[in-house]
Amino acid sequence: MASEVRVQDRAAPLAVVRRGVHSQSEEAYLRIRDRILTLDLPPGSLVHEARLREELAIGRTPIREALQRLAHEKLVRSVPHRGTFVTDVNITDLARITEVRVVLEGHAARLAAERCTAADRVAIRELLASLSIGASDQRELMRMDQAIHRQIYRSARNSFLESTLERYFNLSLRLWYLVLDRQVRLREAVEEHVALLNAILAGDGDRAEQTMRTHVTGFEREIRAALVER
Amino acid sequence: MASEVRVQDRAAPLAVVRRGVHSQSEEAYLRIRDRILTLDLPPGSLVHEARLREELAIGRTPIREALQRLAHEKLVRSVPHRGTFVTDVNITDLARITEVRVVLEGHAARLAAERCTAADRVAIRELLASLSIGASDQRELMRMDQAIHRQIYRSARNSFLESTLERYFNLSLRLWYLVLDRQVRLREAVEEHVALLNAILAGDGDRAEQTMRTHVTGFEREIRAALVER
DNA sequence: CCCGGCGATATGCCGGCGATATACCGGTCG
DNA sequence: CGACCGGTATATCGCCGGCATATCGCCGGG
Repeated sequence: MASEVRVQDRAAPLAVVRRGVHSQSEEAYLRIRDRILTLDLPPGSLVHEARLREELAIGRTPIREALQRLAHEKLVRSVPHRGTFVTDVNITDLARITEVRVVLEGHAARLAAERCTAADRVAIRELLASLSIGASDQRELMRMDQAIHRQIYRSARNSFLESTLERYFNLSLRLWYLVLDRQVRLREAVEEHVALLNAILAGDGDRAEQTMRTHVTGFEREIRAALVER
Repeated sequence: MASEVRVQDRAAPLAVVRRGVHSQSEEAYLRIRDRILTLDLPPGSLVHEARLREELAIGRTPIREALQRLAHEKLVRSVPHRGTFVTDVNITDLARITEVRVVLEGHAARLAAERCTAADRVAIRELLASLSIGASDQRELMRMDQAIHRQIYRSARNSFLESTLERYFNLSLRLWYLVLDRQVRLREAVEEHVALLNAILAGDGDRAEQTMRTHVTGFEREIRAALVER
């Protein structure tokens, strides 16, 4: 153990050493994506590349790459020589996204139930513990929901499925932010989460899948109701 | 009509002006993707950016963008300052990909059965007609299979599902190319196609989904068998 | 035999150039 | 007088090639 070099010393040219290394493209992608999801960049708005460039204090290339990535994820739409716009939202897209999510999340829940390891079980029990405390506000609830779904994606042990679901989840997340002010009923959602996680812990794939499908479908119903009343 | 400038003169620096306009990025993406799928760039091999640059006679940016896109689709893996490699294939990935495809393609088939329009029906009948002729060689069969699946994606009337399935189909396509020399049994596949399309034409969602699931599962079994015997 | 420095290579990022599509605006015709 | 039309101005994009940097492989020295 002669070459004891602490990684923190040699890396970190600047300040941020969050978890792992972030290329500027990745950083730009995450930050712009967050702005879109949280509606800081509202649907339909023009994404001003030059403005982002000075706000994020980086060059054009990383931003270009981030926008392209977002375009492939259907979060922005790039019109040649017109500009890049945040994708608009509508009931139809909500339905289309949910259509896929119901099937995919359901299958992920089933796989998670069938495959989850001891480590997964520990993480899931922790999630259940946090759930029993209850969420103070809606944003806290969103974080919980996000953590639960991500855990299930991981437990499904399928990296393809995981990354696909991650993208669809983000699309849904934006819709949730859209109706954040409306107090959508979410007590049920919490209970569904508990039932869902318990089904996974019990290794009951059928029940996990069914519960997840109900959960996602119910989510759509709530969002849709809040959307149409706007 | 004073400014009569023929478009062919100013555009078309090279030769290919296929259908529609291709940006160089798109062109690079399609060509590199094709090379990967057809194993012209074999799994695990290093993707030499400079070589591609001179072979495609374009700059670095389009190639970079194409490679990033391929990386997000898990067709290449980019290791910082090491190089970009074509993603390796293994039985596990085949299983993981199929796992998602079974569910997604099945659902797409169901949706297609429920939603297909008159225009779709015409296209599907044409596909059935081509099928009755029969495929001469295996590559012809691949093209048929591809056309059928794409038609179903379109008929499902869900652009999100369509683009997701497109990506998974390409991942599977490469696996097919991998075992192309092995004469996998495919008579069944053709019959399945016929049954599948007929179920869709009949508007029988349940049967369409079930047939598609069988089809995709059977596909995996054949590929797997050919893969392990290598 | 092991270690440390050096060259080679590929990447991430940058800023600029030419091209292009839109918007605006003044002139002209109905 | 109003509407249309052609030309110009502008903003944005696609693409380019270069620079700085990080990593690996090699080779000579200890």
